Amino acid sequence: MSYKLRSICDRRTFAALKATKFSARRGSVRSLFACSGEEIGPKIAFGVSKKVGNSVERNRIRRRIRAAIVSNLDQFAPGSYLIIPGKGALNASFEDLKLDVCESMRRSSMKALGLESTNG
RNA sequence: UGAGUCGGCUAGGUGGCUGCGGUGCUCCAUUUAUUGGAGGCUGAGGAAGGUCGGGGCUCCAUAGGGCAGAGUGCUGGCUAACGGCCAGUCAGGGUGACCUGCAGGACAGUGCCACAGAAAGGAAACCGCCGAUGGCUUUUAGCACAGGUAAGGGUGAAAGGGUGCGGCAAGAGCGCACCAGCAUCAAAGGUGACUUUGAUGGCUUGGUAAACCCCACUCGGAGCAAGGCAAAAUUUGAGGUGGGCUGCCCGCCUAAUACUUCAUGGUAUGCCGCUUAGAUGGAUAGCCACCCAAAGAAAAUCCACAUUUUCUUGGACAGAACCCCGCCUACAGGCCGACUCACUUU
RNA sequence: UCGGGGGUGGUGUAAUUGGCAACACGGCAGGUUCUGGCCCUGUUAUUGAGGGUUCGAGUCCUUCCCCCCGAG
Repeated sequence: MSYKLRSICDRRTFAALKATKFSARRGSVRSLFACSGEEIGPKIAFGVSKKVGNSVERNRIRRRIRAAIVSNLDQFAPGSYLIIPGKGALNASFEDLKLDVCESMRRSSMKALGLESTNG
């Protein structure tokens, strides 16, 4: 493993994620992407609403998604990701959840990178 | 055997692979005081929850006393403190084990008691009863006028003790007996709330204080986003470098522009507060296998119950956030102990 | 971490000091009409949930659930 997965702890990055247009959805998982060009690898944050469940269920969803991301970390482009799971993420099987998370993250980052390449 | 009551305990376990937080521990590397890696150690609950009560801790306020406001409210003890706990008293519920109770004061005062009912509080005559006494008439009687009357009817959640005998025109604690209840006094038991017994008294003025209130006791306010330390940018102030008066120094003037030092203040941000779990976008996990609980289906023994085998599903409530003591609320299943009632057998 | 307000038919609001849960717009059914509208009649509620005080709770007390607002 070349480097560790980091979480976002910067207010400015969250503001950028709030304003971003690069979002994608697959299954019950939605992900947002923002990129300032300074990131070495992917950084993540979670937005788990209280409507999803109580604190035990919310924690469980977050842990499973984190495990899914860690298991194939090399796929993702460097940048900041905000992952917003829905209610289905709790009872989905681990393979399905992994697919949903990775696909949605990959697609949101591809949108951004594709846009940058057409511009410049 | 069945149905219950009370108290206590537990809150799945083992292994493998891949990972995470903390670390005043050890080693290595890097920079010189930080970062990274490896190892060791360690890493959620009985309620961590709700944030209802109290305390520690921190800052602010504070001569002393009172008013106002808020809270508590049977007795004794425990506690740092509490609206908590333990034991008891009383009241209510249950056949019983046992359970429940914000359980002071309604002769200090004020308010309210809808509808119904005559009357809802120091009473009252609607129906009824009587009409002794007085009155009238057709005078051993009648009228029901004055008036007497709370026994009976009816209303209501509630109608100012109950039963019986006497008494009376009819009645009435009007008189008496017993019972209930109140007040005072005395004795006995108890630390006390209170209980028991006896005597005396007048025959005895509802309910509501989770209505205002009275009485007794308690209470300064805010909360870890408390609070403290360091400290960009910006602000303000004081200098230095600069330009001019002169060739130089001192001195004076200038500051439109630029650089820079110190102080000011304490924002962004970081750290401390902070913990034998100690995060700060929040770690304590993900996946797999087996075992023990549990549920469902099928087959066999089989009237059924029950037992065995196989397969499938698959773990109650719920996640620390400064720390304690309580309360309240949520909770599948299992285990242990004490006790009660009913039935059966001996 | 604190403080304040609220929950009433399907929707929006009332209900004085505890005393018959009211109004409007809807929905449904019926009537009127050749048909529809207007109109008329009826119906549509365990006052967020549980427990208590009281003769009697939308109202008073208490424990939960949900929503909204404010302060740092």
